[in-house]
Amino acid sequence: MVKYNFSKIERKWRKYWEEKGLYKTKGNKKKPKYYILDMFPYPSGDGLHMGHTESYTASDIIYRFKKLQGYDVLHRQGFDSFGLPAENYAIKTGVHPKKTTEKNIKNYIKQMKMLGFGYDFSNLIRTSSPSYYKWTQWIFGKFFENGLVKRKTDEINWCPSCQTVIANEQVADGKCERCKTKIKQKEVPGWFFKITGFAEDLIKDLDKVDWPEATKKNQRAWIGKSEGAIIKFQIISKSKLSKSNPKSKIQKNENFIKVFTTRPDTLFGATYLVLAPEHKFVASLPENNDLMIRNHEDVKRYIERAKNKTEMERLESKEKTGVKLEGLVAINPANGEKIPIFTADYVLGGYGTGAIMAVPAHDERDFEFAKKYNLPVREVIESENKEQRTRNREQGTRNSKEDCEVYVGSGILINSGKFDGMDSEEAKRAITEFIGGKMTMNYRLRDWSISRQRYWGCPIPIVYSPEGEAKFVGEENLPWLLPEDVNFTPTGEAPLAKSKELKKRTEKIFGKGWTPEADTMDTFVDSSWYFLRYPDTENEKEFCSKEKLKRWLPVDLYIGGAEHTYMHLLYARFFVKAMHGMGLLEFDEPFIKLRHQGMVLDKNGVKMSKSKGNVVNPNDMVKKFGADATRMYMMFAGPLEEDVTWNEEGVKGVYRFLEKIYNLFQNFKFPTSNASKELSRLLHKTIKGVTEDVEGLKFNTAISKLMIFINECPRHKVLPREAMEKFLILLSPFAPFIAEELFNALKSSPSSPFKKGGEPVESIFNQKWPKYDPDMVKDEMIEIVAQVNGKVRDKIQAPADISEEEAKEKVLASEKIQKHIGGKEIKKIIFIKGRLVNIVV
RNA sequence: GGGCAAGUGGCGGAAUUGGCAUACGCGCGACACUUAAAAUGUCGUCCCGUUUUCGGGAUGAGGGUUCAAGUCCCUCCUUGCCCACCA
Repeated sequence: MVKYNFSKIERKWRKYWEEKGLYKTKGNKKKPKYYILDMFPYPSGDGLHMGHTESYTASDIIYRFKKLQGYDVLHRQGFDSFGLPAENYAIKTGVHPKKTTEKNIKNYIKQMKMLGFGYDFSNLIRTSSPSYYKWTQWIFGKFFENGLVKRKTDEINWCPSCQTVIANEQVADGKCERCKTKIKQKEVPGWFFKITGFAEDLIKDLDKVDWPEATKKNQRAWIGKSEGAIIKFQIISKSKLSKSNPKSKIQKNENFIKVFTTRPDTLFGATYLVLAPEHKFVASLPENNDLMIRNHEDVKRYIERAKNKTEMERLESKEKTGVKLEGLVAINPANGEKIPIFTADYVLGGYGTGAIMAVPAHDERDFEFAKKYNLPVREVIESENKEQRTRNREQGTRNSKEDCEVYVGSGILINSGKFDGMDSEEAKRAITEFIGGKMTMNYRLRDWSISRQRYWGCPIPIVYSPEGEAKFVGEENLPWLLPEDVNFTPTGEAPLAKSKELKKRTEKIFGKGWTPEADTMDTFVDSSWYFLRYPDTENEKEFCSKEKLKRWLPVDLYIGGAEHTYMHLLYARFFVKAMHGMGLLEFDEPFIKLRHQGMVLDKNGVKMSKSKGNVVNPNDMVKKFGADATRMYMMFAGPLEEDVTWNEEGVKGVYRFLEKIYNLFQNFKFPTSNASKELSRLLHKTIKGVTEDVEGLKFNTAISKLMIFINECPRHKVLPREAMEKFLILLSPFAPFIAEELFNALKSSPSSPFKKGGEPVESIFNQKWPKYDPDMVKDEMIEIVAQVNGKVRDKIQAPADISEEEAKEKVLASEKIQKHIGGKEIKKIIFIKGRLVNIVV
């Protein structure tokens, strides 16, 4: 037993690979291309975690596999290096984010090298470097010129702790996704990308890509397309109806509220209207001379409260609240009925028109509200189901306190005038047409708010004229540098506003009175296009040359966490579609194939987290077991897309496997003779199995096949050198260090590998992935399973190509089979070629 | 509340996609080597009864389709993840 000195071996090859520039993409156009992409990390102070280790190992395996198969492979890495943690650290310590970020990046690179990831480390991109963000700004400029960017003052999510605006997608449970602080609504001017204009394509084109179905489904749900109608309700003052009001003349037709509904077929059942507290109509009431609201103070108070609703209130009581707008009524356009109007926070300001027609008989939320405020419930849809119909018959408009069910399905119309008896699907169009409304598509997706009042981000390349007009700074002024003379302490005002240098720069270029935009961009902007930069990281004239875009994009395989389903993947797709529309790209989907890795759990199956103190550090594992064993265990522990339980006891298993290989190569001599038939068969089966498994990202079973091969080796007297070389190539994507070591040892010293100490001869990664011979993976003799009534009773050795007749004959000749037939009549005999014979009695 | 994924030995997990359930690995047991231990090697290891043989049962629970179900269909239970008043 020779000691497997992994640290010595790994150190040696790490150095050698770097010196030889093994991972530089050479760009051989004669070879087919393959672009494999990792989700680049944010360089945090904690360093690479096990989740990175897993997904980067997976992509590294694919990279090496494709390279060995003769592909020209692009496999780059970079850092999403703008962002809040570095800035927050700067606020605490005064250390500039640039410094901490660079320091963290160095650590990440060290760790990536340690794990043997085959990146070209000479040109890793950083989104925070001017040579990168110059192009982020350039793309912003293109969006600006093409009308895809708008400035809007809006009620927007404001995080009081981060002192910045955040996107809808970054709010979870009413809290800031980053710092868990309760989000407030605040009126802030800011820049938006018009992603909503792409909603339809973002849904439709999901059909073109090979992504996990769940991810596609979630994206569709997030975009949230629904077909419905916009219906106008006229609003009038109750007082104006009576003659007591002397001002009353003819009702003006200007006061309308538009509602969005997916169920215009239920219009006759709309017994009240509800406006979101944010709805502009409510705010405009005091100035409205036509409409006198009697309880304005109450309404104002309610709106204030809704705005500041605490987290606790939101979670614990789902009970609906609201206030009636006293003195006003709406006219139901279908039947002319006067119905009350409410404002209530169960209606969302940001969806549809921010107003709904309430149909309590056919909507659970409306029903709940109606019950609480004792509002009428009128059934207008009858289920086609008979039992339900008799139960519902003749109930008409009821008092909502009565116990009744809400029927949300489709059916036949009742209580709906001339539409009675019509099918509800048909009635949607008919009723909409009847009242002069129109059918529309509505999306849940909001425009993407990208302005952040933070320092450590990409400056928005906009300046304002003395008149306040926004202007793109122009290509010639890019990169529009992030100023250095800035105090990071958050005050609610954007830090860049305090930079004298930025103000001076702006006036110098554009003239006196011009002012710079002080907001920086959401970091999701930086990560929405980085994969377009990878093929051409050094290009100073273009974000990527046309030629290289054509050569490399779109990405063939993207591997990363499922947590990016909504934001990153959606935004990246939007960028590509927008750039495609401007003629900058020839393709319109960035990632052809996408796969997620699962989470890494501790040995008790609990998610690793700092607060639980159960985080496993890849550095420790590499120190203890080596990079090869660490990589291999991650892949062996289970399927890539499922969670991995990190159990050190389990790592021992792959460690022992590597040690076994190492020793096997010391103790045997490897003659150039031919392999025995049996060994050849095993080798070819292994080649086939491993190739297919790697292609399907089934690394766990690929490794088990490698193990089976090695387990069999001691049974063979002769292990020919060619077979063992092929084995090492199969092993190399998983355990690159040991494979390289043993391969070189084998090459350098034909009879006794280790006599000469295994000096580097040629890298295993410049070899060819072995091919299997289809004839060699088939066995000559096979075992036919013999069943009686589906139960295995015997196994019979037979030639692989045995005919149906022969197989049946052989099985019937078996004593065991005859015993189980027991003289009964044979009804049927099933024969599955090469597999089984089943006798049915 | 909705969506998605998953339930297979003591544990991580396999199963040619409907055809021998439990590959591979961990753990455990016995033996060998050793003064001893570790390491390593060999054999064994789903459960029950007979302990070579043989028979029965088992893939969360129950039902169905089929010659044949871990795999397909229906009902239910459990766990995890994501989204949650989207009209």
